[in-house]
Order: sequence, then C-alpha cells, then structure tokens
Amino acid sequence: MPEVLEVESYRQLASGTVGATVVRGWADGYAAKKLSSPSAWSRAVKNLTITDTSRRGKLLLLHTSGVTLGMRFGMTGVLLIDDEAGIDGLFYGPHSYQSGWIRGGLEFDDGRKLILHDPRRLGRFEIDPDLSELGPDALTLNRKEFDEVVHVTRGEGRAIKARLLDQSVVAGVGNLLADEILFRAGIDPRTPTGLLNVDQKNRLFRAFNLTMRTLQRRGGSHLGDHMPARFPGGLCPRDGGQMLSETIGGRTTYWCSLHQH
DNA sequence: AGAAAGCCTCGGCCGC
DNA sequence: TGCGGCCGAGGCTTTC
Repeated sequence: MPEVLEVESYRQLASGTVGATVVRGWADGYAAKKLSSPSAWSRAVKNLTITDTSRRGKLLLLHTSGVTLGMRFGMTGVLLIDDEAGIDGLFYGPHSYQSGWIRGGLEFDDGRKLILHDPRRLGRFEIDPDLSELGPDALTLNRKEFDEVVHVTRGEGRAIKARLLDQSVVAGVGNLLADEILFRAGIDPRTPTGLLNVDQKNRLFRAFNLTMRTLQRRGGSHLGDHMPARFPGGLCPRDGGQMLSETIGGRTTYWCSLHQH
C-alpha cells in the first residue's frame, strides 16, 4: 500500500522521536523476517538514541547512536506513534486499527511507542539496511537522474511501466503512482523504454515531478486523477475513452485507450 | 472468488 | 556448453 508519499509522511511523524532513547523493542516473526530472529531486533535496538530520520524510496531509516534501523511497510503497513497515524484513510481493506495487527515496534524512555501496524504482514524491520540496490529517490528526481531511468543499454528495454516500478532504477514509485504518471504523460504503459521519443521523455519527466508534487499536496498516492476509472469498464476522466487493463510489470495496470499511446 | 498501493526468489531465455 | 544478466511468473500474507 504505501508508496513514497506515504512513507515520507511516516518519516515526518517518526522525526518526532529524535532525541528519544529506546528502552524496549519487539517484533513478531514476520516483521523480523529479514533478521536472524525476532529477539535479534529486541537486542539490537535496546538503548539506542534516535538521532535523525531519512528515507530512500519506500524504505524508512531511523538513524541512531548505533546501528541504522530500517522499516518497510509492504502492502498494508502503517507507522503509528502511540495513537497517531502516519497517514489517515489510506488503508486498503479495513479503515481501522486493531491491536491484533500490531507486528512490532519501539518503546522510548519518554513513554511513547513507535508501532508497525500491518494487517497483511508484509512489512519488515531491518538493521543497517543495504541501500546499494536502490535507485535515486522518486521525490527529488532531477533531470539527470531521470535520463538514467529512461536510458536503455541494449535492445528496446522492458515496458516503461515495469521500469518505473523497478526500485533499483528509481526508488519509491509503486503501482498507483506509476499509472498516474503515465496517465498524465499520455504514454502507453506497454511502450518499451528504449522506444520513447524525445517528446515522450520530456512529457514523462514533467508528469513524473508534477504527479509527486500534486499527490503529495492532495495527501496520498490514491488521490490521482485516473483513480476513479481504476476498475474494469471504467471510462477516462480526461476524455471519456475506454480504460484498458492488463498486468504489466507484475501489477494490474489501467490506462486510457485514447490519450495514452 | 479473486485481487490487492510490495518485494523476494526462482527459473527460462538471450547474448557473448 | 557455460555463464551472467535480464525479465517475467509465482509466492508470501490477510482481508474485503
């Protein structure tokens, strides 16, 4: 569920813990799946003081007096500080919080708790996460970095939609943002990256950054212009064209048969 | 019943 | 035939 915009709002909420010291950490076997064991998390986080927060794509980073802590949110993960949600109303599924969906977290010396709330258990904790496989961050993608995103070394390259979803190419774009960017750029998501012409690349770069800014202002990845037509038989909100749907890059993709080509 | 806003692994294919 | 990289399919997990 969370894409870069949601994780950025989680980061902003988490930044309120800078200066606090962890007195206890806990995680279930799923949240700790990338670690050697759930107790490894508890042991590693004890007595760490949070010094800063940052983010690369969908990976939230808590910098501390010792190791760096990473949090991934999967499809349905939400960051909570006590009862405050990192973002509201973005749940896929039940629009509510349940104590049974808490998978782990940190307790601080000031009594506050940082919580991973995640019904579908695809969120993960990490210790000193490896950033080397992540591309430049989607929220601050400049033209030079964008040119690398659409640069193909051999052949025609894969579909542009699949490329936008590849976290090693650009970090942070998920399924909804990718569809919204291509919708705004007027580009068929199946277009091989290497076949994009200069005009299409220019439109794509503008749409990329405009989508990030606009949806951040609106409050989430799910508030894009194409969202209302994101169902079988939907009609394009821009020109009334028939929306098409297909799995591209492993994800369900919707696009307009008239203005995306 | 089937799909869902993420990501990891596996295996097939292609080109050197 | 061998190998590495690319890429798509499938699985994980639970909920609606």
